[in-house]
Amino acid sequence: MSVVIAREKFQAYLAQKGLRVTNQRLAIFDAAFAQKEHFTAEQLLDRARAIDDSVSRATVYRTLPLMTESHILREVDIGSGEKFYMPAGTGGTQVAQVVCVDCDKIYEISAPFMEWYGSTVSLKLGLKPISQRLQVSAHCIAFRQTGRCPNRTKK
Amino acid sequence: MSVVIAREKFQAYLAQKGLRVTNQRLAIFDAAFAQKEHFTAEQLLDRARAIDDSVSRATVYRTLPLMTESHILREVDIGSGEKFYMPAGTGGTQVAQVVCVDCDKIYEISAPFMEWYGSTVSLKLGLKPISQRLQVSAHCIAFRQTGRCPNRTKK
DNA sequence: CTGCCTGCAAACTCTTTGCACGAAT
DNA sequence: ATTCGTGCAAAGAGTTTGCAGGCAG
Repeated sequence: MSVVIAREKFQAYLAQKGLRVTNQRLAIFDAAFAQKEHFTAEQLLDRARAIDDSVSRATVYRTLPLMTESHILREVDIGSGEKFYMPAGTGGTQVAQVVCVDCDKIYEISAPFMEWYGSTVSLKLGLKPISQRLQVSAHCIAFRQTGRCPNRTKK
Repeated sequence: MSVVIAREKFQAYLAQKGLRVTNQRLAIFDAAFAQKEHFTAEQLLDRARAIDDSVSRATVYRTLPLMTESHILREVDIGSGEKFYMPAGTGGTQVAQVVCVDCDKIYEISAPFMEWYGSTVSLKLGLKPISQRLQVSAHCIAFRQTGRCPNRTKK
């Protein structure tokens, strides 16, 4: 999904909800779509402030749900305390994450069967599926070679 | 895995680490293995205190990692702020969770293919797989019928 | 007497919220 | 005017940690 289309989608969502397109929201949007990797709320705040230094932490946290609800951003929870976000691709929710447990780097992989599996399993239980997440934890290449991740920042 | 075997495993783990088998740790162990459903740290504290009222929250939080590291307990993170735990079955990590987004009830389902998938994907990236989690979010039966979960405690 | 264990309370991290001011319609 | 949006600071939830005393080997 291109930035242009995402911006349209976002603005359409805001309009539909009777919400306003403010400078702060746009700054946060632009900051999010300038990222190439996964990012946290805090990182997003920094980037957004570089665009518009009036952006506050509260507004970032209030805007993130708007962006995920409008499906222009995907939330990735790897169970590490903080949540990660990234621009949603065109692939919907059919993405699995492979996480290096040493440096927390997140690789993403298309996994279309997940949707099929989610439906199958849900229906078997009599449930109505909404979404599914598949996450693999692993040691990265560098770890295998040197016993340590180059990116590693953890204790 | 029976309680008896789990207790052996736990004590062996403690011994191997040069840690002591204290009354508090045993109370927490017993409380954990008396549970039929998933439980939180806070719930475990309550149950453990019913067995030995000297158990503190700190000790519960210090003991939980010992029990997961010795593989007698499984940690389940459904991205809801708090973590859930349950006695580990014999199935290893080959279990998927189906979570009702309305009442947070967690269903578990055997999913042996996950392990295969985790390996395949990791190796393709040059990583060494450790574990994998598959989680499906869904609306439960009651929700479909009444628009509301019977267990629902959320706002 | 050395070192692991403990409870308590304070600290910490990430996120949410109440409030009063400000801006858009 | 009315409604929505904002920053700030405080609150909140869940978890971790420093400390001084206790208990075990």
